[in-house]
Amino acid sequence: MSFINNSRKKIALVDCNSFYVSCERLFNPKIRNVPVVVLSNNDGCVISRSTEAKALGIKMGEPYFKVKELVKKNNVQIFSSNYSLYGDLSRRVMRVLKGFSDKIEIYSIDEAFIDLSHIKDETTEEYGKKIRERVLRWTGIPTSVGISCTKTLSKVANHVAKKNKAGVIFLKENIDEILKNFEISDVWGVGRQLSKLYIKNGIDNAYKLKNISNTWVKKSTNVLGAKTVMELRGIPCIDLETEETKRKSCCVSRSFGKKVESLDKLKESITTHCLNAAEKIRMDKQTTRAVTVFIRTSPFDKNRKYYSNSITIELPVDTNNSLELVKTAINGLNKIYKYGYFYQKAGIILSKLKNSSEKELNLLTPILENKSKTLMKAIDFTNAKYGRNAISVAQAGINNDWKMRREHSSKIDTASFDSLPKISI
DNA sequence: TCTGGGGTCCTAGGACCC
DNA sequence: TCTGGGGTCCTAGGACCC
Repeated sequence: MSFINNSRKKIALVDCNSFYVSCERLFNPKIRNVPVVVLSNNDGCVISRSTEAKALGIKMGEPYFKVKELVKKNNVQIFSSNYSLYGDLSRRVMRVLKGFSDKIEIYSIDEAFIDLSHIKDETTEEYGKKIRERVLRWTGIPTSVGISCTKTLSKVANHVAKKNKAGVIFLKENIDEILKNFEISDVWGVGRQLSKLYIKNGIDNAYKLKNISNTWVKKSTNVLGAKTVMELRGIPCIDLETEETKRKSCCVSRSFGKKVESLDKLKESITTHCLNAAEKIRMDKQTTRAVTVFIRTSPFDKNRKYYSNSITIELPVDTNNSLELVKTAINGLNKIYKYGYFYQKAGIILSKLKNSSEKELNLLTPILENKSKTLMKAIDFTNAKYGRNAISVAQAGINNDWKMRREHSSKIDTASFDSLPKISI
């Protein structure tokens, strides 16, 4: 057993400001100082807002149709999401951050935790500023940096840094004062349900949560609830995960651009999603052992009856063969499809993923595998070269009128020279 | 008319076994 | 017809995150 001096531990959370909006702004200087909003797939909800858009009262996650008027009146710039652009810029930001420490956890597309325990207290804030400056200079993306002794507290610090002009907070002293003004629902790990529970018991800010009894929190919540409380006290319970791990499941799902009634159309979408999921796990050199198919009608439509169902089918052997997976998925779909409903969303989950090197021996494996491997490789290669779905299966359909809406796409492709900003002199 | 998508982890409860 | 106790493993569903 080792004794660690917790007070010396130092974790920074670097978080990109309004990340998707910042990405769009990078290629379009005209939208730098005006309200901008990025919409989710299908142009459904607001998922990224510039400060100007936030000031107008546009909320995170709000359905687009509800703010359409506000958007028009204030000339808010609207963008459909462009994930390949955001993913590419994310990788650039992370590459810069890796230059500051090997001990880094890429937590999401726009955030990373970095271990800064080796930096002296006196220079920590300066170091945070250096991180911000370099990321901005090298990638053009603005960030905020929160530093403290646990992940949960560095999240708190980051939250405060977002509102502070310098964009950096090292939270070491006066922690309690900040926690007293920190809303319970903003604490990392406290979602809707826990908020409700805490508020019902008079715990409405982070300071009160920090000071509740261990027995109460363990009894009323679970181990994660207890960990959050410990972390607010400055005792690290959630480790930095510096190893890149492969995913354990892979989900591809979409809402339809317009509601779908027919089994044939559902088959097309499930086939398309399944092909994409299969390609993803092949890219990661993984195989799957179980396929889940799910379909559902809109939970918001009060005039029609709601139907949601899913089925999981175990495969006899681990595979990443597209054709086999599609066949299995369609079998599943046939079992859960019900006539007479207006479907809003369909999807597929591949689970029990394994490294494709972890082979299970089976009599037929060698013969089948060689054939399928060659075919899958050919498909992946062709699609990479000539665009996604250049080769597909017939069942995926060609005129997919159920496909999602993307009416406001910036169509920026960082792999294409056409997207480079032009300078006129 | 129009409400995203993709993950992880935890727990309760059932199945099964001795 | 009566009918124990304890352990493990698995899964579905829920809660959380961005």
